[in-house]
Amino acid sequence: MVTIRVLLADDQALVRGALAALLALEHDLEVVAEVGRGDQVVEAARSSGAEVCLIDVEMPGADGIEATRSVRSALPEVRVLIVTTFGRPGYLRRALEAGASGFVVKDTPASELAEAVRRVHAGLRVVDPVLAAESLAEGPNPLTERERAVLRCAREGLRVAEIASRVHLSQGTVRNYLSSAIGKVGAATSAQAAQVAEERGWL
Amino acid sequence: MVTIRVLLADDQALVRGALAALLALEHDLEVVAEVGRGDQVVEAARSSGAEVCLIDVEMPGADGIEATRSVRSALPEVRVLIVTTFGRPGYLRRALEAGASGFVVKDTPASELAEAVRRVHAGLRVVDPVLAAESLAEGPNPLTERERAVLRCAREGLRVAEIASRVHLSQGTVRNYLSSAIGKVGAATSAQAAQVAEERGWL
DNA sequence: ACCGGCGCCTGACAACTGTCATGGCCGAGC
DNA sequence: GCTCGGCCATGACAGTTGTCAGGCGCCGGT
Repeated sequence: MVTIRVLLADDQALVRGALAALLALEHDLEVVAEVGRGDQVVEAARSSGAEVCLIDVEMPGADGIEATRSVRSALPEVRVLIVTTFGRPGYLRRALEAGASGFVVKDTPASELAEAVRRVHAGLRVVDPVLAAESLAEGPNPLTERERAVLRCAREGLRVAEIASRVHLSQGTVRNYLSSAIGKVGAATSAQAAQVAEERGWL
Repeated sequence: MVTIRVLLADDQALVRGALAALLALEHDLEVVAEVGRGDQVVEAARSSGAEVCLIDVEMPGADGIEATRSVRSALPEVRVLIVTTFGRPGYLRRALEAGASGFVVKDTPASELAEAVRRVHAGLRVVDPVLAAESLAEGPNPLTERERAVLRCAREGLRVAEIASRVHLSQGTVRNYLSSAIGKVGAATSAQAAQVAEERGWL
């Protein structure tokens, strides 16, 4: 019997180990590598000969989306299955654009994970149907690059003056971008706009 | 050989299942119950006869701290081991006050989890040493109940007027509490104060 | 060459926020 | 009883935000 070679990327060692234990219960899966940083995925995938990479979105080094892009460009025959805590529609969209074959949220039943890995390995797509619907309903990210930049700053609680100096724009311009972002996400303040944008995966 | 009966509480099914698989590798541990909500812990612990409860802090229904308190008061002989994603010093403090016997963050190595369960079962305390040091260095939560209430609202991006109506205070009073909270955490805006307080586990 | 759109900026205004000083009310401790 | 400390409130002030109406320069298309 041919086993599927799996790489695990998650920054939480406990979760990583636990997922490894879970997958090890399946006779046709073999965890051949584990990493805790996004920027170690490609190298580990290459040296271990992984066929499927299970990647968490939230990771230090490079986030799961970037890691996916790197894997797909360096090792096109390797499939990527994103596993994430947050079912943010924007993440799904970006993950698929980056070349992921599947997207699973962490509150799907454990029993389905192995099956998802098999499907992805077989060249199929695996996407959480609820999330797919939300993603469609919500439409694409309406924010421009600049709006996202100022919102990322606003999320940290920075004030306009600080944002302006960080992104090298005038205060007035920053306020204009914030204002238009507030309008687009339907918020009342920039802090709230940053929150909404974040939870939609638009940041 | 006597096995230790373990209950698992985590809202993410995948993580829960994975932890179960991990613990099942140990001959002396047996996962006798799994729940996904904080308010189901006591009942499940009682009916399954669990001896150690492994509880995540972030959960719907009742958070891990509340769940711990409930377990300790309903079933005093049951030990609680908190497992959490976020190593927030304030969480540690509150968990111990609520009666937890141990506190482990999710990026500890998987191999240590089983050992932590055994220690807790034996009546020992298990505490992440790094976190314990941080907790001591930071001191106790300096915020009053009211300050925490307004900060919890501010964290959602609400404006003073909205916070005032939600907590049934005048706008001026809300601003006073926000101002004093801003001073205590060393922030510049209420949004930032809310963030800092949250990441310290003070909210 | 002209036009429209876009990115960046300005200036002005009303609204909101953060700070401070102050005062009334109440329960705890001497 | 008196004072002290919390809690809640008010009013006033300077500073910051959110909004709007523009202006300038730079492309890409016609």
